[in-house]
Amino acid sequence: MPEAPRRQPTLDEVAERAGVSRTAASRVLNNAPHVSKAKRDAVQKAIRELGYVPNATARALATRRASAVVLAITDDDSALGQDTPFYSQAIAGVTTVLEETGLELMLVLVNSPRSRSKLQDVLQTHSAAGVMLMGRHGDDPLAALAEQADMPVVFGGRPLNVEPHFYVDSDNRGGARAATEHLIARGRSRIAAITGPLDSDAGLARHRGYLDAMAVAGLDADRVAHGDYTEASGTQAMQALLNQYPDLDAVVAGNDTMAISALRALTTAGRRVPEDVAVTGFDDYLAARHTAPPLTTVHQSIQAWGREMARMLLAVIDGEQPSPLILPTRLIVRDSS
Amino acid sequence: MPEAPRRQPTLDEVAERAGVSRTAASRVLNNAPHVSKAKRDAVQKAIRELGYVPNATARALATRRASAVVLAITDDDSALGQDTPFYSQAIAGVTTVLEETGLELMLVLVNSPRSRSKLQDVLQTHSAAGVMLMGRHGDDPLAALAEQADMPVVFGGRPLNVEPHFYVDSDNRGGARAATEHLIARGRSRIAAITGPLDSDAGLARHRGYLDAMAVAGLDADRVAHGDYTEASGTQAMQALLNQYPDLDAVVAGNDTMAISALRALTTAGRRVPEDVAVTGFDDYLAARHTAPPLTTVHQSIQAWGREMARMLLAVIDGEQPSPLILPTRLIVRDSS
DNA sequence: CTGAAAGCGCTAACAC
DNA sequence: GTGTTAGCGCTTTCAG
Repeated sequence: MPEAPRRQPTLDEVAERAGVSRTAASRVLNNAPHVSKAKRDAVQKAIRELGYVPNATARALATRRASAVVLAITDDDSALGQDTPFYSQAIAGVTTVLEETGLELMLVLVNSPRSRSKLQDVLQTHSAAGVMLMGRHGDDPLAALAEQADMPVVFGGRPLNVEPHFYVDSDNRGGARAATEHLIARGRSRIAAITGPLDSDAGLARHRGYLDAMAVAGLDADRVAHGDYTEASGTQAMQALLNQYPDLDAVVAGNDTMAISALRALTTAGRRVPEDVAVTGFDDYLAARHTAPPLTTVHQSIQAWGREMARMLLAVIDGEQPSPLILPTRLIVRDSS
Repeated sequence: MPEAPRRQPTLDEVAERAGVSRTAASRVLNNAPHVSKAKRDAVQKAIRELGYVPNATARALATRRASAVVLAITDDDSALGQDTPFYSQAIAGVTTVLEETGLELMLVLVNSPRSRSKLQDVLQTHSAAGVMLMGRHGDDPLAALAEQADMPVVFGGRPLNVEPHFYVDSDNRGGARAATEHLIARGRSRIAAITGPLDSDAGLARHRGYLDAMAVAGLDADRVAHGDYTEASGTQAMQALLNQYPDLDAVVAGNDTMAISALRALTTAGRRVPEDVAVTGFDDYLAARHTAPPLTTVHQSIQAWGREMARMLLAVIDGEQPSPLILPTRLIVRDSS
């Protein structure tokens, strides 16, 4: 048997081989009606024999419908490069759902003028079937642009400058509140907070959760320092708190990274955790399980985030109007509190 | 000013507006020769005024050249979903390089029959400009298929069943050897190893590095247990080693995750780290800095991996024949050794 | 330097 | 049911 020609077979070749018109072949391919069983079988046989795979590009051009969705991750300086599994978990969730649909996943890291304008092009030219936008939006104009764009867009997390129609978010407020309540229940009362960036919805919400719990308990919620999710900021915030409020007996941090560095700062300052000061984090990264002592923290499933974002996008693409989704968080109590 | 029509402008419209032929417009777009300066300017002006963005799909169809490369991540059960930043770092590196080229990034998680056949289709139909393949290849037939595919393919890490032309890898052997030598230099002699999966090149290479160092020092390298990079396997391996070789005074683990659980197993068994037993890991995840005691480990820059993979792929796409690249690793000494 | 014409591979009316 | 006819928006010979 001679080598088959290297070129990919086209639909015309399939049709010819099956002895039918290209139209019929096309119909079979998209299992459209108006094809006799006989032809249908013949075409399918030909497809199999030729190893035919439809050309997605040609199809996209003809149907004016893109075969890919984009996942855009906006973050100041590529938090994707950070040492956290956040985005890869989201990606895993997204692909899980997309896999069943035949849609491709295009990844765009929005961290440069160039990538920004690329995303804008997508939004403007509708060169994708839909867009998922995640990352710390803050009041990024891109978020507003995306929301206005006349195409399916879902948000992961909420931007501050627009109220998106479709989004998935974690119950940040509830999670932070639960952590704070837990501390209160354990008898702490001089509870400090190390917040994340307050120019993002998640940062704000987490801080509000803390305020909620403190207010309900009638406790003083003034012991506050601000960080930006980095280790350095956590250390610094903890030191500042220790200086200003040496009497504090607990601290709820806006994420695990800051909680971990706070833990160290406390130890360095001679405070015992949790005897003298209890600490809670947020996110439940792997590292949280391995600190000394292990960190009490608020768990959220980022993979579920990704999954739900993708599902929601598919629904929007199908013309539905899904409601926003707030994913639950769960307090994981370990020895640091 | 009335609303502009919603539809995206086409090249014909640009041409018309500029008062030139579509051919000329196309030439300007691809800055091809044979266009007078006057026309060139007119076209560029029209492009700007109309906000024209070329339709990538149409272009791809006409040129029979794809505008995207795929990053395929093969892993038994979606290690992407694991709690490690590995893949997101690689992705960050890849996008950094791709950004400058106008190529899109398609992500394929190869963890199901469906996604496997999807990747095969890409390989067969050349529906992408190139493919980067990373993950634990072992002797995955897909690796062989990819290497044979008549299109640009570069590997991240080396498969066992084929010798790829183009790949990027870490100096696993050198790293493991350095860690072991460090232990030896510190006076340890009854050094055990917890290996990663030995059906992957990285796992093997790391184990060989250990053997190298032990051989050179004339030490006995029999204290070996096997793991699969998971916490559970690390714990189990450590316990087995402790049973079989209660005299061990150090252990080099195949990755940080196993090292961390070994650390715990040791502590639980009443051994002090590093006084009684020293421990080293591999990878240098965030968690390694926060264990008690902090973990001595071998650092590798996964982002560099991604970057170099992308660069290499671009070279291959351009018809070059780049040499394989072995990225250096670096021993990070912390308190666990 | 210039433009007309012929597709890339597929789908979508529209008649039969 | 069936096939014919036009394109989707862009590039690329190929004559001028």
